[in-house]
Amino acid sequence: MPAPAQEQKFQRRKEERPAEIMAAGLRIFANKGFAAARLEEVAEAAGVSKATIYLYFDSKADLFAAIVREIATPRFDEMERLLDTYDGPSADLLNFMIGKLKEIATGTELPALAKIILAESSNFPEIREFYRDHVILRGFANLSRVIERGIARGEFRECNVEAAAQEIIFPILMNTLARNTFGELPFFDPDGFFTAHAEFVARGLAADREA
Amino acid sequence: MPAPAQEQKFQRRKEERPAEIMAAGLRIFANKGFAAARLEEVAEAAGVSKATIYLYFDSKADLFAAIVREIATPRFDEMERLLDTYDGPSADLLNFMIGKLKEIATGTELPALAKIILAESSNFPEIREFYRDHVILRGFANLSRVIERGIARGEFRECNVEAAAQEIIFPILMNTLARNTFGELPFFDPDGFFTAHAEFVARGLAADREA
DNA sequence: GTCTATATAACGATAGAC
DNA sequence: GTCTATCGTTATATAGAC
Repeated sequence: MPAPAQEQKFQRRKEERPAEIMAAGLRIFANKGFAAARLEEVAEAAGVSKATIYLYFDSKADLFAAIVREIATPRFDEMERLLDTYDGPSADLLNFMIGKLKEIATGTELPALAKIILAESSNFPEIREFYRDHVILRGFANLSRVIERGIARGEFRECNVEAAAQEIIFPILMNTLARNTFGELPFFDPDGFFTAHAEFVARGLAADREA
Repeated sequence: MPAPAQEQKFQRRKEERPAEIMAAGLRIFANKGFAAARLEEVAEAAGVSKATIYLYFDSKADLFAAIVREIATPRFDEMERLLDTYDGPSADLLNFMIGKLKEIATGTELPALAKIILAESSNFPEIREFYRDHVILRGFANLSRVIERGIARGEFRECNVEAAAQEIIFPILMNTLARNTFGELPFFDPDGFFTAHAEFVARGLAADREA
């Protein structure tokens, strides 16, 4: 007699697979880092076989890159859309950017992936290069645009634009990494920090008042 | 007859050993990270046996902690000596501190060790706790003292002191880590950056001029 | 029946154990 | 220093959709 109501061995779900694999990969990478994450485990968490991963991604590094892109791209797109259309005060634009960066820092796993880049990219140059081109450079390009816009409009002082961009993003990133590493020490309290950071940046960039 | 001018199989050099082992350990840790560094290799680089390491250090983590302490302690001592005695403008004191931090960031391996803490301390809580207590908290305590001093003297504005301390140190640390990770991208040029950073911090902290 | 998404199983490099 | 287990990767078999 035939096996009653047998389970299917697998289902074909071409559309959903990549997203499911990326979601599983994100969890595993964020928890274990790049080298220690096993594709077997990713496959299991995604409910597919290891080989299926290779149908959609060329390699482990390619999967990692796809995950980074998935998180970063829509946020940058949104930023750039605003940068292209906004025409109010640069200080407001900057505050919007900082809010967006806060959201990325506290609401996505991108900082965990950044940590992986810091920690392991010497062993895996491919992921470092991808991250540099698609996150670092693109992020800094956007910040630089805001700063240059403010300078051009006389709202911000003349300054080293590259350095100023670092002043905006580095405290946010490092505060996030610190909390991620040392736990929620009162010292690193994010709410107070982000408010103070916005104020600090605004003062650091403000044009001198004419006497 | 006595063996003529025999070479000694080993030499007792109780005084020098710890420093030599720490120097070797620093190189290996900085290159490979904590988990991947093998004490066998440290021993070889220091010209001693693995057992000798255990004569002077309780464990791998203890060796790591000793190295961190060796680098950090004299710098903090010097900072604190100045903080105890200086009585000029707080802006100058802050510039001195930033110069000192730049020196630590660019002239020591402490950033490489900080990277290890970020990357691996979830697997090795002992080294995280040591680093937190002897580097993070002590460093922030000193920065906070400078900021509070400036506020008390009316040179700096009232602000979130913890956040301000992060504004001072995080860009320095992160710029260093970024150069360490991505190589010497022109974007992260340290000379321009440190100059701009000092200016940025000074403006961010400056008391409002009374109208 | 054909096409292809998916699983199973094998391969080769490499790191870790003894 | 050798052996072995593990894991990224690839080749082949099979099952599901149309």
